[in-house]
Amino acid sequence: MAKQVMKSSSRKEEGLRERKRRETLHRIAEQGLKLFLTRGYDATTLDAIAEAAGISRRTFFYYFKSKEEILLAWQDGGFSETLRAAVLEQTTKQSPLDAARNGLLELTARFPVDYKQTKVIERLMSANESLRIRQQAKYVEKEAAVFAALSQMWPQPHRQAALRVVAMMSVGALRLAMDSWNRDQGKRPLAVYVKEAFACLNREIGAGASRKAAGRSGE
Amino acid sequence: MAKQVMKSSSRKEEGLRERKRRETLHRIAEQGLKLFLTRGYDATTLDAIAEAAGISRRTFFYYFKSKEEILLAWQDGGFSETLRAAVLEQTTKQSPLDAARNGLLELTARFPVDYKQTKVIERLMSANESLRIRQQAKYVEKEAAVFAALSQMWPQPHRQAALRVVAMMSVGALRLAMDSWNRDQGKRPLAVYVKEAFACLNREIGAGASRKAAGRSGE
DNA sequence: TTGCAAAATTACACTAAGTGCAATACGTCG
DNA sequence: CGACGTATTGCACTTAGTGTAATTTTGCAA
Repeated sequence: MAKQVMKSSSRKEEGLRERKRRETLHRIAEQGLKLFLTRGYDATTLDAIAEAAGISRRTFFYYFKSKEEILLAWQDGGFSETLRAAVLEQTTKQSPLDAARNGLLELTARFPVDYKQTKVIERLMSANESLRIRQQAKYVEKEAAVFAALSQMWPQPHRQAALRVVAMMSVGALRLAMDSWNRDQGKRPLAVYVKEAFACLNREIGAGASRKAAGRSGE
Repeated sequence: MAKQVMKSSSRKEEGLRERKRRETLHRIAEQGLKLFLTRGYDATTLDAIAEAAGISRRTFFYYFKSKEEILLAWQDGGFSETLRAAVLEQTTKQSPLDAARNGLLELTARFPVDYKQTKVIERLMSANESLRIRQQAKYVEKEAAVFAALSQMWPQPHRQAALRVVAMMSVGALRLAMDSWNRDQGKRPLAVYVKEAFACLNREIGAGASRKAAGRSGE
């Protein structure tokens, strides 16, 4: 009863309203996932989810923009933001590619992703066309996040194109790493695959003794 | 009036049925695009498209799996297949990356993509969330096509991981090239941007004097 | 406590994509 | 012609998602 002095300007107190909101959000996500796992994604209607979560169908859309978002929220809890921060923490003494690589590596090493948790989502997503596609789109977001970080670290305009390439390669490596990780059923920690992918990347570029333009198609 | 002798057994004669089918398909795509351009994608209903194409709504789904497919058909007319073929035509004397690069380069150089044509589709696609996402997914297809070609050229199992990386980088380069091309309003031919992207790629890897693992996080 | 404003929740009605089904029209070929 | 398979259609139905307006809940201050 003594805290109402600072009212809305207090920064970290979240209040009852926000707590309820978070609870409801979580309940929807929880029940949604549960239903997806038992009945399958397509066979689960929003009506069913709403009922299981104890809300009306209309209210669902107050919390999620679409049915797909339930799974996306599970799969990718603001990873792009974290990624951006991880890259930004790197020193600019190294090359942009190394900065991206090490940021990615530290992130995956520090928060070892639980395979069993991931696998469940993975299975659901890969069984559905539009979900698979949405999943891919998330990598574009990640790429943008990495590029944003790199661009902040090396703001020179003439470097931007190169940084885009670096972001593309880094996130591409992450994607391939996750593919391998999934193919291996999560045998080894994700970070290992990331490291491998980057090593492979370095190897493949230097290789072939093709410094300038190889083949025909000269300019 | 004298050509109906050879009927169906002749390999390339397509007959009335097939011709009608192709015509209808084209008519739907044509009218669909026209309506999208005038009224906008979302505001154009399938009823409107069907009516404009002189078919029933139900018949539309006999030709296209979804509304989105109309635009996808315009944008990407079996490009993945062509890409795969172009890479396969390359010699295995060069490195996989160079093979992918040169295949891509020859393809974009030989069939110079008309910017004005592309731009129209581009604008429509980028104005719509789900279309943008579907567009991204097309790159995954392309990546698979390049990988398939490379994998056929270098079938050794221990190389597959590297080939995936190469496919990822190559198609990534293509994507960035198309982005630049769009950003530049198609000033220079697409092939130029592709070449630049690959050059950038080579440059960024060698750079930084970071041969092995830079930064901390080393093993 | 009361009252007010904003946020949350809901009901209702509506649009539009996409599917299943069964009937009908049409092209192909014997 | 006549039969077979493909194309076309109408109809009914499901479901995601939106607009709107009414209603309830919550935060806060007088």
